[in-house]
Amino acid sequence: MPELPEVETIKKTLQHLVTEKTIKETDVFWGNIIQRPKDPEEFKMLLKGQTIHELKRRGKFLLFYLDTHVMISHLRMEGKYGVFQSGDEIAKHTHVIFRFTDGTELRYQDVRKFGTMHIYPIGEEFKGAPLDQLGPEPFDPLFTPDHLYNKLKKTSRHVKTALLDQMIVTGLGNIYVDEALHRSSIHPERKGKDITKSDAVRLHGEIVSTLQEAVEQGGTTIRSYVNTQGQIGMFQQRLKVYGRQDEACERCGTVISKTKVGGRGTHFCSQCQPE
DNA sequence: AGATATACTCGGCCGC
DNA sequence: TGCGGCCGAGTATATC
Repeated sequence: MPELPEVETIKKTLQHLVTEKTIKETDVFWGNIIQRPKDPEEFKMLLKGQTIHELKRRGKFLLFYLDTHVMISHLRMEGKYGVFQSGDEIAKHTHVIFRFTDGTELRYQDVRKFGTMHIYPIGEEFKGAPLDQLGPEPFDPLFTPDHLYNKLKKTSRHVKTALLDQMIVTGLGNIYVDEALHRSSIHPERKGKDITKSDAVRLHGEIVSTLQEAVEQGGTTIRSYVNTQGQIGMFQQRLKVYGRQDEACERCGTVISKTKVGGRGTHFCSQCQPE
């Protein structure tokens, strides 16, 4: 499930492969992925003849800047991009193909079909869904310990649930939330309003450093996630709790627990992260 | 009315 | 082999 570090890795890899390519035609095999404009035919028309100039990332969203419009893509759980030659065999679960004038193609593959694509005119991309409600980027100066503390103290939700709320800070998903809470020694089910100022300071620092490290490592490989060059993220081996239920905590030796918090699988150390 | 909870999208995978 | 239930990101909708 691509979170901020995975999307950042995909952006860095993909931008070298598609920048300055011109879209000749777009094929959409599963229309529900196209959210704006609603009609996939209109979506295809908007892209026709446009050249990709720049890729950006906002939270977990990938943004393709074209001549006059922006295509905003969310990979959700298992979305993947790959660049192919037009004659290459089309892999299973390929739902959208952007065919370039040079004979290469950018293909979007997504087993779960959960991914989304939106198109906005450049300049309007932050005025509507899905980007208009997002909170600060973790690496933005706006994301401060005070910002985090002030948001958390207003909610009775579990701290883990609050951190997954993209309006508080954007880019965290299930993996990095569990890791950042473990590094901060905070139990995922503590209530937002019970997080002290010093907890918030520590948590803020660990969120930033966990994501920073993960970006440097090229993300985490989970199940079938592979970046567009077929490489594997290296953060996997640095995970301390995610997917390590029933193993010993590296810090204290206690067996890592797996429970559910807010309906999400949650990994933590009951010794290092007391209630 | 704002905060919180639930429904919804989907197919691979698990257990029976 | 067949089938119901589970999983999950983020938005839309329902409920408190």
